[in-house]
Amino acid sequence: MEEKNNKRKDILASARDLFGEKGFHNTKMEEIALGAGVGKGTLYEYFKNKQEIFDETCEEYVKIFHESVEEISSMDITFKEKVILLFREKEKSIDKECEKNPIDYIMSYKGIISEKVLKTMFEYISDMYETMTKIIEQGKKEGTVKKNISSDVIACLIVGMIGEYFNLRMCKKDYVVYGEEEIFNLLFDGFGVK
Amino acid sequence: MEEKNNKRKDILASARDLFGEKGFHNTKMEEIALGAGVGKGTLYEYFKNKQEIFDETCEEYVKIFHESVEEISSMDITFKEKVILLFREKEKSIDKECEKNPIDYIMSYKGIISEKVLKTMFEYISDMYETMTKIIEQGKKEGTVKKNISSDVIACLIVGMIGEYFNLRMCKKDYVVYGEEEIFNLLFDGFGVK
Amino acid sequence: MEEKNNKRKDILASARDLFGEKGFHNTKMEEIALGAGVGKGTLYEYFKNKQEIFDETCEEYVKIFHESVEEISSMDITFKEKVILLFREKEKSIDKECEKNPIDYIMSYKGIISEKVLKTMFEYISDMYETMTKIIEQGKKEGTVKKNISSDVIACLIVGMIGEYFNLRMCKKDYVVYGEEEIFNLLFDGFGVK
Amino acid sequence: MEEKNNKRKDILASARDLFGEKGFHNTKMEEIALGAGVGKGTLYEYFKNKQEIFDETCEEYVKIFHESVEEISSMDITFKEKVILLFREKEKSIDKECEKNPIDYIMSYKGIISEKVLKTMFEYISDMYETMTKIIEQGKKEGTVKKNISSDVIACLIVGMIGEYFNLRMCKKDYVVYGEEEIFNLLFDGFGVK
DNA sequence: GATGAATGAGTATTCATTCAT
DNA sequence: AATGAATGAATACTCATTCAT
Repeated sequence: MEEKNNKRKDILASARDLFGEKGFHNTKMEEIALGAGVGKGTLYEYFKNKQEIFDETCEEYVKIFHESVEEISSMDITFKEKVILLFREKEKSIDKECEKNPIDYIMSYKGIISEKVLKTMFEYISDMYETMTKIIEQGKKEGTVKKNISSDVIACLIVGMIGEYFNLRMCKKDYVVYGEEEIFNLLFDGFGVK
Repeated sequence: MEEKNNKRKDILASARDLFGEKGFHNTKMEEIALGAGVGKGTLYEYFKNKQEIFDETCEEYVKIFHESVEEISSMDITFKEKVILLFREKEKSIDKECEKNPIDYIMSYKGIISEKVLKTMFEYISDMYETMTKIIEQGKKEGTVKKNISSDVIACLIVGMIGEYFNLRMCKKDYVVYGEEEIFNLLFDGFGVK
Repeated sequence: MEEKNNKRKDILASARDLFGEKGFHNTKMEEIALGAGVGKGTLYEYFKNKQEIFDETCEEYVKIFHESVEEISSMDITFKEKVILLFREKEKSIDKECEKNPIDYIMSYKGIISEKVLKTMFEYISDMYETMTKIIEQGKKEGTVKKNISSDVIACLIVGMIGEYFNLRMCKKDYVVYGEEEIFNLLFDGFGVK
Repeated sequence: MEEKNNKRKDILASARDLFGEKGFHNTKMEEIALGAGVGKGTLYEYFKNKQEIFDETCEEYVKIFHESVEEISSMDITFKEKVILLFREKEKSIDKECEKNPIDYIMSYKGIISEKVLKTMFEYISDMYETMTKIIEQGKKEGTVKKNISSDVIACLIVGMIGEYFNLRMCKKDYVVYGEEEIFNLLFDGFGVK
């Protein structure tokens, strides 16, 4: 059973890497098997078919996202420090493979992700936003975040800004890298002149 | 010539719809032909192969994005009004089909988009950011935008916020819709307490 | 009508070249049209389909062979001189395109040449052998050819030797070229020691 | 391994039959599979593509030719007996399927046989002529073949005569069949009157 | 008569899945 | 449980033929 779980995990890890790198249709079952160090037939011992493997990597993808936010949320640090950590977490994920943010991940697999799994994924994302909301509520309690703005919208601002910042960096080669402090200040004070 | 261009356009329109809806690999040439109201062989009169059709829809995708920003940029209205228009433009595009933002569109087709086309697309995105920058410079001139923050980063903030706002709305069914005014204020003033 | 016949001939000439060079299936109707300097549709004004064009080039192919033998046969020269001319004629045909001898031409298109045309071609070849026989009869009359050997078999000897001689030359790069005189002597005297 | 080689051989046998009967382009992969008693996909387990199957049947074709000559050459019989055997061997091959002589086989597939395989085939033919030469040298040693004629040219005479004899027989229905003895005498003594 | 844009039947090839070992 | 040889459904693409101009 121990063994079995290991093989299962190896298969999922191999699949996650390959789907991330080449997409669903360009990833062959044989490659997944090869990457997992098992035979092609073995994949079907642990999963019903290719779709099932894919579905599981999808769920896992958003789950990991959610967990990393959850983890940050539960830390015993200030609101501002948490925002900075979210920023760093995103940076790390890019160095790995998960360049897409969850929603776009879903979008890019429209027609591939099964309805059932999609629902699960949306739930995870909702949960993640819930957690983001908690972080922002902490800021409000600490007195650093305005109380009269919905935490949801603030979450949007933070998540969107962070995501787009890294998007831009990917696109413009000569992009000047800004420090976390400056970005946080922008989020905090806005760009408007009083 | 007129005629010919029409068929070409019909094919591209059909392809754009189908690729958008089902992705590259799940879209069959026969379906594209059917959707365009032409025979299968006709596709190959106008395009070398499936990839070439796809490439062209990709270029067009970012081109349209770029043009809509360009158009807003050139209008004779205030900075704030332009930001609001960007917001509305995004909303319209979602009602159509272009749910993905350009970068994520690219990401989701990693391994499918040809190198050459990818370059073109990145250029369009860079151009779009350039245009965004111009809009922000206008704000600085008008005295409504802080001069000591890089226009690039402000562009990130605006684009990211707008994108993520609609992402969230897609994900959370019970999401309370906020007005443009409130969102603009958030961007303008930040969420921080002075 | 004059015009029409010219176009017909242009098409056949183009087809003959291309079929000879690339075979039936690798020759496209468009190429034939291009080579003949006419539009694709025009081919169908003069021929029912590709097969009909091919059939006609086939008939023509053996017809030309037959005619060249016929021509040599009717010349006012000795038997030996006629054999030498046959040899030279074959050499010329190789420099052109018709590297295959008629029977092998037929063999190589088994399943492509229509039954009806095949019959015609076999008739031409029979006629050609008939003519060869006449040439040999002349030799017998002249007293240079043995009378007690069937002219048919002698025809085989001459045609086969000439054909194979050029086959070998095509295959062996370092092949020493022998003169017509020596080859004729071999045919005439055999290789046996009395 | 045994098994595997059997399937490979089955496929090649099926392909050889079909290519011989219908040519390259008229033979469908499905038919080859059917003839070999395997599934369509299995063809691709043993061969890269249709061309590779074809190439191998081509090589085999000339190889068999070469081997039969080689076998006759190595027998412990007189020169004359060997020539008679060559004649009979050709007759057998016609009853089978190999109606074309090797060079014409090659010619008939111009543009289909790959360059690499063509080279191999020419080598086999060269080898075959080499072997023919050895047979003729034996005749010279035995004192039955004239020493002052190149063995190459004599080989041409023998091969050409034999080939053409059967060509003629195929073409002329009413052809009188001559005995081996008469044909050998013709080769041996020529048709000329001293 | 002449044309070539439009067509779709026909085919090589791929790859997820099965199943005998 | 594990395997990979065997399979055939599915699909991009070609090219002979048609027909409106």
